Amino acid sequence: MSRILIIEDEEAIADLEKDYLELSGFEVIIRNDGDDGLQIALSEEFDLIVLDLMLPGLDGFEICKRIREEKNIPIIMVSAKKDDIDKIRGLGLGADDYMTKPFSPSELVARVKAHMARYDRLVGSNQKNNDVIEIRGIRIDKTARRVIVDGVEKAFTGKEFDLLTFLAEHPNHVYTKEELFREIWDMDSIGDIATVTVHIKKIREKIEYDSAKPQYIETIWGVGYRFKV
Amino acid sequence: MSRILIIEDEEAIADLEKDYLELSGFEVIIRNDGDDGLQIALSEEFDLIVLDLMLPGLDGFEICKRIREEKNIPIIMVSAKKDDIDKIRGLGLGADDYMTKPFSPSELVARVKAHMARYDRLVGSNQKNNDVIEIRGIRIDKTARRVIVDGVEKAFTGKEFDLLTFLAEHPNHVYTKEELFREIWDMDSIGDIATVTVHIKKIREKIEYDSAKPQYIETIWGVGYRFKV
DNA sequence: TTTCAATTTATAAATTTTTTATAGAATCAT
DNA sequence: ATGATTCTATAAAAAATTTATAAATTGAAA
Repeated sequence: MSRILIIEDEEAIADLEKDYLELSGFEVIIRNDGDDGLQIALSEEFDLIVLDLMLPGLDGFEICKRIREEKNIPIIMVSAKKDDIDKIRGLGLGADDYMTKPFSPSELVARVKAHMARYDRLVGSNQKNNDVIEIRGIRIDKTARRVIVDGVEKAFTGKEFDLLTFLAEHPNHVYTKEELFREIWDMDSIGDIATVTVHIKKIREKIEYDSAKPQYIETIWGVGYRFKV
Repeated sequence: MSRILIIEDEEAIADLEKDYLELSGFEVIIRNDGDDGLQIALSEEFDLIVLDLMLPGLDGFEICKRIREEKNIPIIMVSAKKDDIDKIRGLGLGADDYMTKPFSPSELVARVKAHMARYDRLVGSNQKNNDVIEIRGIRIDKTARRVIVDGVEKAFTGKEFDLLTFLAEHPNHVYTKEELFREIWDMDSIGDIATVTVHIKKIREKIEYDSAKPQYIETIWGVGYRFKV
């Protein structure tokens, strides 16, 4: 479940926001002044922060700046004054969105959802879910060691799976056969680089529609291979 | 330099936006209808898209959806009707921002900058080993071994890529053909210097607008070549 | 200044070399 | 004994190099 931090001194507003967000399935924590807000924002993990500009203690400007120095999570800044919004926008503090009070709670919910979806889209896909890699029509389940191509499971042998997984985990990066060999095979194993070529061929037979025109694993002539994304 | 695509049928507005964005150092491409806009958005590389909702051809909804299926770049949606903005926000098409016409061009510039900064913050940071050389319209991605000229990827062979990269990494420095040969080819390989000339020609065919009047790789008569910056 | 030869670079095409794809045999491990 | 892995030989593809010729530039002589 996603956790949201609301830093807002007007308790009635904070509670209203909390109610709506909880109805949408979020876990909500409220802090009523700037110092407490910053402290918990830095010490605990949240997925999004709703930050009022006018606060007792540290103000919203400062809190936003300090959070940004350490974290990339989405911040929605809220203010009663339209002028302040324009001002902070210009400051480039790194807030992700700005709302002018009063606003409807459902608009807040919509924006929260949109920001979390974007964050997942940009960061979550690359950084988090380490057990399942999904690129275009291919799904690689690392813990189950299964590969599903356009909905059909294909049988992969050990080395084939390791090689495909390594390439897919580093999309677009070109690796030489030597690098791939060192990466997948035992460091000290003295073997022929040609085995990499053969494994690439085997993988292509399973994932490519036309092995002669590979859509996934591209040959970089004179260099090596890369997983195209 | 960052490239921005504006998909907008009112030419006066598009031109105004373009002027302001160019003053801020962006490269701007305009398309006046939905079909052209989607086509170029998918086939070339941009850093951000400003997308009008009401368009001849495909409408903004559809374009946004289709771009999102393939790319994560920031999209700012623009509409004359406040109601439409609320509507698309609810649809969750994956746009990154929404602006209601009329808006000031400087507000657009501010938002563009903010979105690009965030995109870099989120994506640029986790895509490590991001060594990219960027000079005027040319982007060279060393790990992916890809070259993008004015937003269009060009296929480079091994030696061509190495030679271009070396020159671009040492802009303005004049190298003789002998020096380039020693640098790119194996030290001891005894070969004809003429192959350098031929490779320069091949590279120029791919990056120069007019190969007879090269803008990037300049011939220094009687001496060698240099990458002009 | 003009002209012409010498030199250098550009270009296109032919040739050679290098690299990869592929199939099948041999080997290895379970 | 079976299937995975590695090795080998050959075919195919791609790139690098060479060669021949054209075009451009320079410098010297008329």
